[in-house]
Amino acid sequence: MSPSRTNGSTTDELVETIPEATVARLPVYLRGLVELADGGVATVSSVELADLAGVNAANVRKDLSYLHAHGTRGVGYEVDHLIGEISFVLGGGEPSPVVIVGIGNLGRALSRYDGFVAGGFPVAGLVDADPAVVGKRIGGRTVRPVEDLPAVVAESGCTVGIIATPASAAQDAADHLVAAGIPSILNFAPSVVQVPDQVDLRQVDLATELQILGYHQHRRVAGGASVRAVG
Amino acid sequence: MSPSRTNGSTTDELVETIPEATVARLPVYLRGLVELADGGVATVSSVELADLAGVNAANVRKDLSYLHAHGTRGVGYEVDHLIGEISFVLGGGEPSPVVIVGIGNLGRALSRYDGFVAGGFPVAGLVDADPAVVGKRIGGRTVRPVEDLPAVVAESGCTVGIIATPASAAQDAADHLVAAGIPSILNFAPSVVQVPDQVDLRQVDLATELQILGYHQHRRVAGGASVRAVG
DNA sequence: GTATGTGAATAGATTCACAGCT
DNA sequence: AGCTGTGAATCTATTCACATAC
Repeated sequence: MSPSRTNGSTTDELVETIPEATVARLPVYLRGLVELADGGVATVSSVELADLAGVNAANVRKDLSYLHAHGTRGVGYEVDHLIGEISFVLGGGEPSPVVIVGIGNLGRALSRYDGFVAGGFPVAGLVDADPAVVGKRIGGRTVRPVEDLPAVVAESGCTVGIIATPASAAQDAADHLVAAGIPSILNFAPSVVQVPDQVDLRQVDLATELQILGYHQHRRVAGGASVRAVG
Repeated sequence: MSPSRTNGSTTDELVETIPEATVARLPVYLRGLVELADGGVATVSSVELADLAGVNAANVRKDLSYLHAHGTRGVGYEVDHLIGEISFVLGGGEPSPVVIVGIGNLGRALSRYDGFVAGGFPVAGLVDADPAVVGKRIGGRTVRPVEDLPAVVAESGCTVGIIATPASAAQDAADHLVAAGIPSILNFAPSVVQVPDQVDLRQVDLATELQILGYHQHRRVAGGASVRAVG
């Protein structure tokens, strides 16, 4: 599900490795834990955390064991400590500023999305290839030309790029981000883009998500009969 | 990865079943195939399609075998035929109108997002719980109060609900959608919501995606040493 | 008694490798 | 010769079940 992975060199396995499926759940645990902490809760059991995250309790325990985040038998896990461990694993506590490429409807919405700032991903740059968009101000930031990407990255220290262009411009956007030295890219455009192995790329595809829902819905309504009628 | 699955009754297995991982790739194949068809290409090999989709060729062949979409040995698959098969599996060709709950930045952007219409998911309703937002017109549609959901669903025939509220309102939004009889929900709010078993729920979590990127980035930069320094 | 930590069992997905068809 | 279709092997993930610790 994560399209490109860093290709493991021979010495790689010395670094403690966490399964991809576990990494994908850690942010969900973190959210639940922060809520608990805000509510003044000091310890949490794997069953409670599993409930909050919507997963199996054994799964939670195994996931946390990869972090070496030990709990206390008969008691549970210390909420604050867990928050620290997970935050550290997910980026070392440092905020990672992001630059958004493509300031259309979606790009504008993303640039104002509070969840990014709260999660430690402040929007630090906006760029677009369209001269009609360049120069506009969105939420206190000026849209700059995509050619300025290296400068924007240098000034703001962005380490994450978000592609919010139409599909036809996505590969171009990715090329620009890679050329500017961005190591992590989140692609919202509905298109497969190619990046070098050392760049980490994730895809968020809204239409695809709806189509997956469509499959289940079709199955439920149509059942087996009409499916067979086609083959 | 798909949070809630319809609980399989005893007779369920008579219906031909397609692995979840395959279903998630079908929309990507479909996109590639439509591009090929637009370019006048009549047949495609598993290797070519795999390239377009960014996956392994054997994977493509196995995926297509679940659809009973047979190719011709020595030649490949017929593009038009494949498009028909995949479209049918992903919702039977019928468009599924969607209703968006929560018309903030994200909801507005989604309501204007072209990819939905193109993919067969026209936006047919907008609702919000905030009286200050209700009544506004967005792209030719009027935002209606969330209490009107049953009426909106009845009038427009919506079968998919999109939650674009803040996290704190997400469970409420889900409850409203379920009460209105919506069977498929896509949740953009950063929060785990509970729905009955028969409702299909998928989560799209922007901040989570960034945090996953953060994990890989941190690993790459920090390496093993500083990880160990904490334990 | 209660909840963790983890080996073993199970389930699911990917990839290989090659027989079989055109 | 070229490409599909698929069993077998492999890898990854989830869940169970229980010994272990508080």
